[in-house]
Amino acid sequence: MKNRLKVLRAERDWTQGDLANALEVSRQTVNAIETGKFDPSLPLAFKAARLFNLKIEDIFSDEN
Amino acid sequence: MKNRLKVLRAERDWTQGDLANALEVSRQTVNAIETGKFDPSLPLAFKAARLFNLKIEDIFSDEN
DNA sequence: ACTAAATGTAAAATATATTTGACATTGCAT
DNA sequence: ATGCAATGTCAAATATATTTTACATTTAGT
Repeated sequence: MKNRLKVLRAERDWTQGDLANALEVSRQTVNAIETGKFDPSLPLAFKAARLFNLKIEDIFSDEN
Repeated sequence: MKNRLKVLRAERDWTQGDLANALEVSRQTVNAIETGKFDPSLPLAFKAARLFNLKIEDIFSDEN
């Protein structure tokens, strides 16, 4: 699962901690998702989409 | 998390087992998701969206 | 009413996501 | 070169999703 979180953060000048805060998850969770260690849950993906005013598919993409 | 799986199945005259097959998960997983027992993983949501040619948000919706 | 298929449900086992706390590394400003 | 913030990472604990097996209930056809 690829994702554009790092870019979306950069556009807003947010740290991983800032994003974690906005998503109400731990900084490690944001880091692990950004670095591809695991996929976010669907609720978390929804939360991110709402936060950035984007569709889930515009943030995350299934390879394959 | 609400979802339209039951309707999408009905439109195609698919059983829960048929859908489970198409999604490569167990019938119980489909049942549990349809009846709101838990949320699908993000990869599974992607798979369903691909299967029905819909956006994830057109199948699943976060209440709140 | 009988039968078979579809659906709902439950418990135990496994897999995956998330948290917390902690520490190492990188990058940048001074 | 030092110091500090941001990032990467790890291990243990907890939460949640998924599988398997099994059985009960509902639905539809005959």
